[in-house]
Amino acid sequence: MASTKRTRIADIAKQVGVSTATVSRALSGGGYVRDDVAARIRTAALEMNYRVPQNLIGHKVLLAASHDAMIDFQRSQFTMYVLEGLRDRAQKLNIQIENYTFQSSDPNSELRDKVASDDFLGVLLLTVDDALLDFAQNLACPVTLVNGDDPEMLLSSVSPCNRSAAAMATKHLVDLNHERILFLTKSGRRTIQRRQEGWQDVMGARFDPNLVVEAADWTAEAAQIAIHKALKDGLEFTGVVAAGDILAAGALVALNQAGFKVPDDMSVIGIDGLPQGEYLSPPLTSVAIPMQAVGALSLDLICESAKYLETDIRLPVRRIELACKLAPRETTGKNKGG
Amino acid sequence: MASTKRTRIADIAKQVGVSTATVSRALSGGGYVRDDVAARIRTAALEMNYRVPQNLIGHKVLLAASHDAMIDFQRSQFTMYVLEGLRDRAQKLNIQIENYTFQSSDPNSELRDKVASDDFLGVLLLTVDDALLDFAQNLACPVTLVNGDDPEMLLSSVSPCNRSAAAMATKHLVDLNHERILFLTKSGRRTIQRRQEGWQDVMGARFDPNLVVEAADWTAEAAQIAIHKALKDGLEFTGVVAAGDILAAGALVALNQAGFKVPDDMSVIGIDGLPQGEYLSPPLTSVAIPMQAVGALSLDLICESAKYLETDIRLPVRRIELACKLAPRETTGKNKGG
DNA sequence: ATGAAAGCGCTAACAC
DNA sequence: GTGTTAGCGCTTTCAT
Repeated sequence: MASTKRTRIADIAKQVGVSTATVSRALSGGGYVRDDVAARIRTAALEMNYRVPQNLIGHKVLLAASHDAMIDFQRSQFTMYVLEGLRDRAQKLNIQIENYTFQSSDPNSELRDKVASDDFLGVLLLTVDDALLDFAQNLACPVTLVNGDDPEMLLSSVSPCNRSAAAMATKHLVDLNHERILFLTKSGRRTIQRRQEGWQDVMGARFDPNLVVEAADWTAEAAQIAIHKALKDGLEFTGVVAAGDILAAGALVALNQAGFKVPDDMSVIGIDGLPQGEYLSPPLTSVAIPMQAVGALSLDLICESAKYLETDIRLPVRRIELACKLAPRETTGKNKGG
Repeated sequence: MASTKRTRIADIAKQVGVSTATVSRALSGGGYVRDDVAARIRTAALEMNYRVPQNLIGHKVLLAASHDAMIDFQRSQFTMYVLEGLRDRAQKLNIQIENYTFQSSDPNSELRDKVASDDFLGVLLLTVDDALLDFAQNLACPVTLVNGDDPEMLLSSVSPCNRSAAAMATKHLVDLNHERILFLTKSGRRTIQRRQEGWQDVMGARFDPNLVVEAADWTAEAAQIAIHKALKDGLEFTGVVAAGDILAAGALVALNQAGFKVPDDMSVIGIDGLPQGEYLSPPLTSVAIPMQAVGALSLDLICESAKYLETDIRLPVRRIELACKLAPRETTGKNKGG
C-alpha cells in the first residue's frame, strides 16, 4: 500500500502548492515565508504527520481491555470513541493495533505470555479496574493506562481530567444562580470519585452531604429511580450534576414524570458529552470529554516511551489529564426560584 | 560556539565508535545491530539530543516567577532545582531562557507587554498563586504552569503528583505498622491540599480529623510549635507525615525536645526530598519530587506547543503530573507500640 | 518572498 | 552484524 511510505517534504509542497524549499523554510524556521503560507504549510505538516519517528513504522501495540469494560453499555460507548481516536492516530503513524480482551477477574497468564512472546512497542490498558493494577505493574513492557490512572504512579496514564470536568459542570450551574445542586452518581470507580471531588470543590459552602444521590446501577433506569426517591424524600434542589450522561438521561425522565420542566424549573447537566445526548429531550447539556484525544495521546505516549526502549534511560512515569469542554445544549437555564 | 550545531549521526558514531550506517540502523530500526551496541547508540542519541526540532534553536522562552516565590525560603529551594532542570534542558535544546520576576499581587501590564513585544516560544509560569491564573489565562502566547495547575484546565501544567507523593509517604508508615499518623501541614496552596488528600486516601478508616495539625507558617519554627502543642493537647500518634521537608525538620526538633527518639519511638517522613534533608539528625526520610524533571518537561511541553504555533490546530490543554519516589533515610521505623 | 539547483546528511544496498 | 558507497531527501545558496 502507498500509505506505508512516510510523508516527505515534497508531499507537503504538492499539497500546499509551493516549492520544497518554501516548505523547508516554513518548517525549519530559516528564512522568510509569508505568514499565511507558513500557517498552511505547518498545518498540513501536522495533519500529514510529517516526521513521524520512522523507527516505529510497522510496529505493533497491544490494546487490552477487560471483557467487562467492553460489554458494559456506558463504558463501551465511551470506549468506542477512545478506540476511534486511537485507530485514527495509529493509521497515521503506521502502527498496528492488536486487540485483546480478557476476563476482568482473571487476566491469567495468557496476556502476560502474549506480551512476552510477540514484540510489542507497549501495551495500552483500557479502563482497568484497580484490581488489575498489580498485574499491569508487573508486565515486562511499557504500559500506559487509558482512561484510568495508577494512584501509586508506577504506570503512566492518559485520561480526561474528571475532577475539572465535574467542577466545570457544577460551575456552569452556579453561574446560572443555582445553589442546591444535586450530585447524581453511582460511586465505585475512582474516576467517578474524582468527579465527585470536582463537584464538591465548586460547591464549597453550598455543600450538603444529602445532595449526593446514589443510583443503584450505572443505568438510566437506576438514575430515574434514585431521583424519584430523592424527590419523595423531600430533597430540595434546582440543579443536577450527573456523574455521567447515562445517569443524566435517567434524571431527565424522572424529573419529567414528576412534573418538572427542564430547563425552566430544573437544570440538568451530564458529564461525558456522548453524541446521543443530542437526541434526548431536551438535548442534554454536558461536559464533553475529549475521548478521541485520550486514545490518540495514549498512543503518542507509548511511542514516546518506545524511544527509551533498549536504552539505559527511563522515561519518567507520568499522568496526563486532558481538559474537557462545556457542550451547552438545552437542559440548563437560569434558576428563577429563591 | 560549537554547541550551536545540531547533533548529527556522525557525532553519535564517533562517540560510540561505530560507523554512521550502524547508527542509522540502530535508530531507524532497519537491519541487524547487536543488542548491546544498539543500546549504547540509542542511549547516546538520547543524551546528545539527537533530532532536536531544529526550528526551535535559538528561540527564547520567558520564565516568569513571582517575587514572592523567589524569596520564600522553602519555595526558593524547590524552585532552584526546577530551574536547574530547566536550564540543563534549555542548553541541550539550544533554547534561550529569559527570566522575569514580578510582584505577585500585581503582575501589571509589564509582563503582558514583554510577552507581546518580543517573540517568545512561550511563557513558563513558576509556582503561580491562584490569584494569577486569570492573568495567565489571558496572555496571548502559549503558557505552561510549572509546579502548579489550573483547576479550570485552561492552561497546561507540569507538576509533581502531590497527591500520590503524600499517599506514598503515608503508605510507607502504614507498611511499618503505624496507625495513628499525623499530617503536619500549613494549608493554603492547592498543591498542599492535594498532599492532604493523598494522606487521607491512604488513611481511610484510620482517618481522624484531629490528626491534621496546622503550623502557623511554612517554617521549621512554626512546625516545631505546632508539634509541641499537639503533644501538650495529648494527641496520640506514632508517625508524622509532613506536607514539606521544612515542616518535617521542625517536627524532628520538637519530638527530640519532647524526649521522643526518632525513629524508635516515632517516625517522621517529609515530602519534597530536598538534599539538605540528609544533614538533619537523623537524616530525613522523604518522598523525593523530581524537581529537575518538572523543569525539563515544562520546557518540552512548551516546545511541543510551539509545533502548533501559526497553525490552525490547537494542542489539547493537558495537566502532566510526574511520579515521585520514596527516599528512605533514617527517620522512619517499625511501630513497636500497640 | 519564492523557485532552481547545489550541497550535505541519512538511509539502503551490497560486500564481507 | 558491520563497514563501504551510491542514492535520495532536506537545507541552503543564489537569482529574481
